[in-house]
Amino acid sequence: MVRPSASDESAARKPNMREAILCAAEELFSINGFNAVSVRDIAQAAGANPGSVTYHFKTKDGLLLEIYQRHCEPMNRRRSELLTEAKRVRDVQDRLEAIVRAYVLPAFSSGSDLAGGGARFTRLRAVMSAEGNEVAGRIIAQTFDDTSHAFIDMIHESLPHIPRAEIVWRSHFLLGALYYTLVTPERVSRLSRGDADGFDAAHAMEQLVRSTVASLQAAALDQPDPSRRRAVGQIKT
Amino acid sequence: MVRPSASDESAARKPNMREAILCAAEELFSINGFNAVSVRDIAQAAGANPGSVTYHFKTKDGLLLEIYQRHCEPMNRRRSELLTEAKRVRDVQDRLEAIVRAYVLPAFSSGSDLAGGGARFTRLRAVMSAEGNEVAGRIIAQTFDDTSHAFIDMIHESLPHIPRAEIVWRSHFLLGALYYTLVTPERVSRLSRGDADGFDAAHAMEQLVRSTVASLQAAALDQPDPSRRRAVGQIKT
DNA sequence: CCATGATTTGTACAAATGTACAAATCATCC
DNA sequence: GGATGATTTGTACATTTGTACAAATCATGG
Repeated sequence: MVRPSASDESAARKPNMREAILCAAEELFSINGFNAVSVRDIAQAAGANPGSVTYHFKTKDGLLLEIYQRHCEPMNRRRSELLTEAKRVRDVQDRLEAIVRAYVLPAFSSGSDLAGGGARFTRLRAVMSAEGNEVAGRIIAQTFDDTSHAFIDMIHESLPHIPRAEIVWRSHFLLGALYYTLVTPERVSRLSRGDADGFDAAHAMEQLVRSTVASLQAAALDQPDPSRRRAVGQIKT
Repeated sequence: MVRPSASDESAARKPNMREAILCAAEELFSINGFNAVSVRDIAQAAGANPGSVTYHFKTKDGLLLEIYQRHCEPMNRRRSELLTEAKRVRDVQDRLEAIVRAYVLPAFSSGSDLAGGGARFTRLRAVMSAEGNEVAGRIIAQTFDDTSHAFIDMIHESLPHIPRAEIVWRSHFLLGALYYTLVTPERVSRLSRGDADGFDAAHAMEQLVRSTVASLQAAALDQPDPSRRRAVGQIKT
């Protein structure tokens, strides 16, 4: 029984054009980049008039800003929750895996109810990062760095013998791998000749977690590699 | 729009204008992306007239095409050479490292005499990939897939117990990490609070090689993880 | 039913874009 | 020195761009 009089529940029912524009812009930006998409493209995809975009978001940059502000907070909160859970895991290896999962999972599927999940927004971040978008760069640095530091510090606690700087490198590689997987999934399908599905986000995440946990545990660069012990011969550097 | 900084005067007395245009375009595209750079930006950076760009390369796409054709062949040849050398390495771990190095090294510093090295071109590829550039995508698929397959197959020979599809995933992550490192090196410096220099390409490469070799040796997803027996990194032949 | 504020529409405009092309300049060989 | 072909220059043009703004439409409370 729908009661039209109640003004409280109006949020879900309205065909909100503002939302449609945000959604269309997110989709188009994440595929084609910021510069290749015009305001008219967005308006058309959202079934709106170009003027509406100006009305709701003032400028094209403002639209991008709104997209970021919409996603950043929920995504980081979800990461913090998972990170706190991961902290309680006893076994070192299990804990490492939980930490990495806490970082990666919200990037693939957002914990919020925003349609399309976090994967699209993460792909958007990847593209903006590659394009050197200033608006995005500013937000990212001031919004994600805290989470990144928490993530790095927590790994460092689990792997105290590895210099923090090297953990930074490896977690940087993780983010790059994550971005690239979302940007060009078809390459995985192609190179595996169909044996792997690059578009299978869940499987991609499992592969990424497994791969990253292993790389994190590698010996530090300035330390001798323990696994080399069996090869008593020469060691090239 | 493009940042007015950079080195505009570098090509003041260039005898070969075609080369100067190529070089300027490569630089600008790799920083700002394809769509954000106008033909006039390129011409100004090269100290040329906008009409010259049309004369030498017909269209903007033609210019990008020429950049790719200029770099792809030398880079892949260098990779093949290094891969052939890597094949002769006896020790499995050393061979893996040599293979990864053969893949990564030409991407950081091109073996050819082209000024600026391969890093700039690799960053260009990263940005074009993120933007979903069609011209670039077509060339990449038909030029680099052979090398990628050779790379993957060679790793698979050294790690026969890991399904080829999983090696595809991991080498895909490698490329993503490589791209991202070249795209946003300042993030490494920032997150490491100065302990690491993201712009130090040589060191980045060492970190990437170490990290990747470890991730490649991780147990496959459908297999039980041997490292859970607490013995770190000990792998029997 | 009308008043009022929020939204949507249509249109306009200056700036920037890729490309075309004729004229001007240059290099090189007879 | 003059001819010839390659290159550079300057300019023009049709589109597309982001944004502005007045008019039209809508929603809603009195």
